Amino acid sequence: MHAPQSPTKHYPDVDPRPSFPAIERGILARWAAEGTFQKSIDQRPAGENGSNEYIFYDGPPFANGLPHYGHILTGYAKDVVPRYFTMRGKRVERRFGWDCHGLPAELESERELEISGRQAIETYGIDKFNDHCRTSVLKYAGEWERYVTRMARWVDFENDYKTMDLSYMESVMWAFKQLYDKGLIYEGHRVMPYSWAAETPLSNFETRMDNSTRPRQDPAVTVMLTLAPVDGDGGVPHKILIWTTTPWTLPSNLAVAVGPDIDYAVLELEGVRYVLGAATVAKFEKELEGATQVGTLKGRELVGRGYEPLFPFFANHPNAFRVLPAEFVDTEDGTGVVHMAPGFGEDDQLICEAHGIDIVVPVDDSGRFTSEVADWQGINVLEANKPIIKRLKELGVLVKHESYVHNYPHCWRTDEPLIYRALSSWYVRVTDFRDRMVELNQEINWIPEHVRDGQFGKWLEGARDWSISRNRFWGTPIPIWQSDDPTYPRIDVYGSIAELEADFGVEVTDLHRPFIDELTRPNPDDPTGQSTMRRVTDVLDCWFESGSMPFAQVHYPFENQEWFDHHLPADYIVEYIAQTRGWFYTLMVLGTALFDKPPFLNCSCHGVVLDENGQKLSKRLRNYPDPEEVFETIGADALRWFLMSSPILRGGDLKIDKEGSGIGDVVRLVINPIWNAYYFFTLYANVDGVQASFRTDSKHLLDRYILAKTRALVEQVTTAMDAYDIAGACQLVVTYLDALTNWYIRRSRERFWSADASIKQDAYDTLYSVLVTICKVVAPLLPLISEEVHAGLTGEESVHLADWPAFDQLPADPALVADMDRVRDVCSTALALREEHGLRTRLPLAGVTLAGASAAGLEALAHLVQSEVNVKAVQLSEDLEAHGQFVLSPDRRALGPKLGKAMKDVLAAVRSGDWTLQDDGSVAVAGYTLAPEEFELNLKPKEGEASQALRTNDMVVVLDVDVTPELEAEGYARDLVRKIQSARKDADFKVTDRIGVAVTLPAGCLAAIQTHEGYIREQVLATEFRYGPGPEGAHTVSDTLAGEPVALSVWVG
RNA sequence: GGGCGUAUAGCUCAGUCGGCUAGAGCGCCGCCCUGAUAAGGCGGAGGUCCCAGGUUCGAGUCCUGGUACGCCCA
Repeated sequence: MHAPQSPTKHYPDVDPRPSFPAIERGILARWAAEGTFQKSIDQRPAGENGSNEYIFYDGPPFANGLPHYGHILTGYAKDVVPRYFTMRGKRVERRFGWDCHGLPAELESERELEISGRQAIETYGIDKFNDHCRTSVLKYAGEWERYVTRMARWVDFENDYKTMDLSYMESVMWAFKQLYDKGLIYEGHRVMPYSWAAETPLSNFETRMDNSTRPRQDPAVTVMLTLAPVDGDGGVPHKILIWTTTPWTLPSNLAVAVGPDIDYAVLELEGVRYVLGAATVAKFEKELEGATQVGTLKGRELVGRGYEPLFPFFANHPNAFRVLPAEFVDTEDGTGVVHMAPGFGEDDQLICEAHGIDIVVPVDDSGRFTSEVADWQGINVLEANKPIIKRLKELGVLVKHESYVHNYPHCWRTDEPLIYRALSSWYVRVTDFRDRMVELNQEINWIPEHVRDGQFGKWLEGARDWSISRNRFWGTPIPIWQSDDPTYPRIDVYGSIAELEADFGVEVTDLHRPFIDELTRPNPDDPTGQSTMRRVTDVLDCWFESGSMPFAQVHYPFENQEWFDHHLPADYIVEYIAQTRGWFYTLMVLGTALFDKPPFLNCSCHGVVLDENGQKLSKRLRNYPDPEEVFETIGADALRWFLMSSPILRGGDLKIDKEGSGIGDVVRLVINPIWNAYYFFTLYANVDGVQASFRTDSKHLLDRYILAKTRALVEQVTTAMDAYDIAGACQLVVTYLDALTNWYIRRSRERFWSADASIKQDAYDTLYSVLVTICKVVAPLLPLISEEVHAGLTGEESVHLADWPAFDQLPADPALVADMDRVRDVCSTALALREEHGLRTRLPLAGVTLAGASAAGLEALAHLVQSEVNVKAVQLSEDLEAHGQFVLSPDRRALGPKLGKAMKDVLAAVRSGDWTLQDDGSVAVAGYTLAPEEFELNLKPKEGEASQALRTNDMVVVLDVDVTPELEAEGYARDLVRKIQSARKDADFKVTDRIGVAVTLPAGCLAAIQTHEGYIREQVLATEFRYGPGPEGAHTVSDTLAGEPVALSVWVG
């Protein structure tokens, strides 16, 4: 190294141990000030009809709380992919979206307003209630923006979309009308958990709240029905036994169901035959005492038989009172024959519907029998159980009456037991275009792939009609107006504000309830003028709204028609795997029904973030590190890399520990190596006043190696990112960084302080070019750190405004890369031999021999082995047999199919060494001849030498372990150099300081050190070298050399 | 109960079309190296590839049946 001649610095002074969070905040501030995000979009043209756009849809989150790791994970993926495609030259617009409507918002408002239930809301006032929802729903929006911005996710918050916007809701209305006009909307009934006490249906979510499902004691009754006589009954009356824990549903019984493959016993007692599940007979030992079994029937043999209605209320109901087949029937509880009341059970409804039996619901909103069941009219159904059982007894049909304790859902508000009850609901006729969805799904690239035909594909195949109405307040109202007099029926469906204004003659500025409910008009089809058109009171399922996001976010078709034409489908969406039932599905339903297109082309489904024990993250348990704390202590890029490099984006789960140690490891293993390479470059470039330029034509072997290796990296990362394999891209970068820092830079170090300006410039230019390229490659994965390094190197505004590196600007040289990686393998092996023979690396050895067929090809790289292994000479030898013996290794993949069972004999002979190489290059073994392409000859090291084969088995490394006195002396010299360098560092000298050295040596080493004094002085930059004690004030340390004590002093000379 | 997924070193995970002695990173221990790197190199300990059958010359890999866990649905 030469002394710097008043150098000009071209690069910033880089802190070797910086605070990455502080760097990140600096970059974020600069982005905000310079509008870098917007520039990254603006500088990419959309192309003709959007041909150069990459379409990203942001799934709207519901902001009723702070973002958790799931959102953060999704957010990172939503940033990495658009950044990558932006660098690839695409225009990638990103708008943030908010899911505003729905039950979570209503429940939150109920809590805040301290009101509970539908009636309470109506009393409070729907207008005031919805006003509250409107303001509370975006309460956390600011926090969301803070998190999202801090994690370096680029997304447009100013131009966001909200599902409660007037324009958004109008587009949703339009979509509904489209479906209606296509005949895809109908009114039906749906059995739902229903709280009669709160007079409201509950969502599944609500039935699972807290401890609302808990044990309850109910009556369980077994009742017999009289089967209609058929031929083969022998004139004997047949009774079939059914069992239920809800006797109040028996008046609504319309059918019974049996399992087609279940065995049913026929028992006879006193001239009557009883039919029940064969496996359940024992339960009725007492009731059927004395009966004898006279036959067995399969369920399918009972199917189709009629029976007498138990009660007269619905005796003339069409298609009712028959035995139906149902797969879900079992013999666990009851009799193996299931009572069906389709108004009060979902299974019952499905089975009956399939057999043309309409439902009956003789129970009003408050859970009391209606006039249809006159005997108990006005009585709460649960209270009616007792009198009904009494009646069954009187009718002589009650076989058994027990009590039964089971887990039963309760209303979380009123604590009363729920009932299941059919309610009117509006449906999308998904079954009509289900097959088309299945077809379109095949055009979608799912990550991971199995989702396409697995979780999502199966769900599509089994799709049922979608119940889209909710008997609630805060949502997009269903735009259907009905006549309030069935005598003059009429239905109007509206698809725009203009249509509403035309018919109702008012200006519409809000589509929410209750304003829209006030729009009424006389029924035009009613000549009497008495009836009125009124809106059905339901609102839409909020999933209908989020599924409308592709068009509703731009108020299509009222605006942006041309834009929308080329913004469907999306190129990319990403959410967690459960959205196969949620957003992915509703996008698919609406995309298919409205546009006959798949709504997205690539879809990442990620897994779930868990704590270190595999438990769900829980706010209450606080079993995870606070994200904002991670941002500020470790860094947002580290967290990004931690999440993006894990298998979680391939659908797996990810455990995150409370201390965030996995995140800290990222800094150590990924960010530090990049940073240190940057630090190394700027440190010496500044010392030397060197300015590097982007050049990839250095002829130096190490330069060519790292340039070719970088090209391979760019190619491989491009392939991985194009396949949305983000974790794979991360892995490629890590492997590459090892070669960069621990081989290229380490082995190139001396060139950076070479006296030869052109050697030096080549090294600087190459390292610079490689680092600039790396910044671009990792820009999507470490957007903040890469920005800092890129800015320090190039002074350019942003790495995110740069193009993705073109690999053809880097030289390709796969042979060199392979040879170099082989040399690294040789060094590892040689160092292992040193270890094995107790020869420290600083002790030079006479030589190493590399014997192998391809040895000659390593000639140009031999000097690297020489310095890395610290030997005087490297011999390359093709004389394999001097150093090793051949081992036959047959190509099993090729020979297996050819030899079949004989493989075993051949392999046995190979193992015992029982084979011969023939003159024509083939091998004779166990009576077979192997052609040259059917085997390889590998090398095994010879006994008695310090030798070892490479892992590839085609080269043997032989180390000369003979230590001469000369070598030993040189070893001591190097030991001393090391100790002086250590002392320099301890004394905090600058790397360029010239120093004085004084040593007090053991007698045995003195001659050795004197011989090599020149070398030592050169290595440690010593202008003065004394034997004996150092001057006053020098930094002095005691150590040992050759096992003897040694004192050494250093001072700045 | 059904569907989908997962199961490989103490931990986190690779393992392609069935083919050679099952790998990597982290952690631990020892040695080495250090003119950027809280780094690096080498070695060691650590494996019933969840279990049982089957197909095959050959199975971590394919098939069948289980078990455990996760997610979704009932």
